[in-house]
Amino acid sequence: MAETTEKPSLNFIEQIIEKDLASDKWGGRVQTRFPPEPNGYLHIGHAKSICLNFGLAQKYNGSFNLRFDDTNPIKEEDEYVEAIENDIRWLGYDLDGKVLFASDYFEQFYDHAITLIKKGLAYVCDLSSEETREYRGTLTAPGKDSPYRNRTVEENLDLFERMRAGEFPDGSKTLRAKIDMASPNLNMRDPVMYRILHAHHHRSGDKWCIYPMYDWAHGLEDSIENVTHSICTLEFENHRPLYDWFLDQLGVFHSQQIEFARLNLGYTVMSKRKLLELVRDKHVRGWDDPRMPTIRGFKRRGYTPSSIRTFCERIGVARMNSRIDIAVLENCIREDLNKRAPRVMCVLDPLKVVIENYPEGQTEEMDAVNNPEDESAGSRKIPFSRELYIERSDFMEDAPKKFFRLAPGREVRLRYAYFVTCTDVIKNDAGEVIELRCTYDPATRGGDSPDGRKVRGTIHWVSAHHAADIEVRLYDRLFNEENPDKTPEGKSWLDAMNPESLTTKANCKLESSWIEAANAVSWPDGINRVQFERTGYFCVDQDSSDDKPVFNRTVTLRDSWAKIQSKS
RNA sequence: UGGCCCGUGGUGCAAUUGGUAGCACGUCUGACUCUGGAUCAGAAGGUUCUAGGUUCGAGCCCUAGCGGGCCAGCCA
Repeated sequence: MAETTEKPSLNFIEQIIEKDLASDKWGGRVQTRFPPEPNGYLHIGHAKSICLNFGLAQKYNGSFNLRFDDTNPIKEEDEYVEAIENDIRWLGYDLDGKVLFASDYFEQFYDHAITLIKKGLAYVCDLSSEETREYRGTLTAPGKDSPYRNRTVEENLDLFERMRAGEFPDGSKTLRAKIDMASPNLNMRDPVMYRILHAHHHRSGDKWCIYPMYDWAHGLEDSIENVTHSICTLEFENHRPLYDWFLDQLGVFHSQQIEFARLNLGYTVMSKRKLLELVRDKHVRGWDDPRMPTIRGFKRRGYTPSSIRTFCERIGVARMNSRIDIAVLENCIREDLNKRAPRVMCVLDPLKVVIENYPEGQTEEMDAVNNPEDESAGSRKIPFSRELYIERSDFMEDAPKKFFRLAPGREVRLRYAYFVTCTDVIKNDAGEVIELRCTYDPATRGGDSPDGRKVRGTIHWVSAHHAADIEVRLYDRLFNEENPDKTPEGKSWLDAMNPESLTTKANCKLESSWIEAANAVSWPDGINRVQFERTGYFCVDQDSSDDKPVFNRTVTLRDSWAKIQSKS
């Protein structure tokens, strides 16, 4: 195995770029861009695109533009442009204050349209939208020419000017490219370039009442910005001939469009329309609901920017439609948080334990390591006393052999504290366990037995009188179907929603040391993340207040006991 | 009885562009462990969609078939 020359396997886009660099196609330049429409929040699929485009520019010493593709005033709002910028910055990409808008190019688009009209390659059409559809033909049948197709250049020029001037009502006229109504590619059947829309634009205001269509505008945006590699998703593949046609006819700088497969993640949806519907109809609490696959959702859930970047690199770039297993993302966040998150003990489902042979009213300070993966994180003191809480699931009355935790007569270690043995089980009238009686071995202080006695289990705990009451929100997949987009006959994708995607635990008990040190732990994005030992990674939610801290579970720890259980 | 694109272990991607397949995640073993975490070591798992063809040699090229995706907004 010769591993001296590790060849850096390139994805297909990198291969194209390196070939272009070798042939000096673009004079050594690499210019990419990310062109969101400001009509919604960014999701993890957009993160893939941002990482790709930004990463390529970085890798090849090129540059990257954030450009808002704001050509439809009806759907676009400033709220979204701010949100998108924030999300991109949070992801860790510095924009250098350079933010571009397609709407700034409207005048140039207009001039180019005039050029096309003069070349006899565009005409004003009076067909209604329904008529336009009828004339377009179908996938298998060719379309037919619009009766307005052969207007003279002079007439077209005049009409187009008057369209801009606002002489005609919405929908009454369009400017269309004159290409080929019989093309097997429907995009080439005289596509609409401009529609009349007397609408207020979030940036250009009321200056325009005609707005360019995507196909007409997009290539020009790329051309104006001298974009070399215009990377978009697969559904634009059929549009490439048109993209090329416009730029060719105009003879302007011709960027190369390259398509890749968009990201699909298991057990969630990624379309803007569906995400919007989830928010609008209150199936989730908002765009930043921790169950949402939006950037803000992941942020609020406790994901780190670097974990998302790692994820985007790990999933690769290709042209095959695929669906990524959510486990890959979870692995990325665990990997990051394992190294960075301070540990703390928190009991999610408290069961009271009384240490019968421990002096009443006594409290001891136990030493606890803050992060075994990071020595510099230091250690802390945690209070131990006679009355404690442990996790209800850490006790079993009839425990199987493989259960290494507490059970009648069994001894376990309370992490960083003592060995305890369960001596009695107290139940209520309904037969439910409400309290445990235990004895402790004073010789095991700190968690080791001088006689060399071993225990299989170590469980977490908190001192009852010292613990803070907190609320914890546990999240699960938003959908029960791996692919909610594929709904069975007569069902809606909403039927696939998981009714248990959010579980709120109102009476959790958190180690008091964390409350005291809370603000000492600072993460660059201001989100406070911790590991609750043995249960998972959590972060402080924005709903938190001093008297009622609220935590979100980012992701569980890998749990081999759960695996053993699910097998039986 | 349309056009374009895609088919490699369970999943996602590689394979020096024609020299008989590698990585990651997942799965399973074992070691270690004061988190049933982390870490470490190892294993299983692929007739590269099918059938032909070209070639000394095909995951890579050609043909046909099968399967999947996208397209009939005055959305992007």
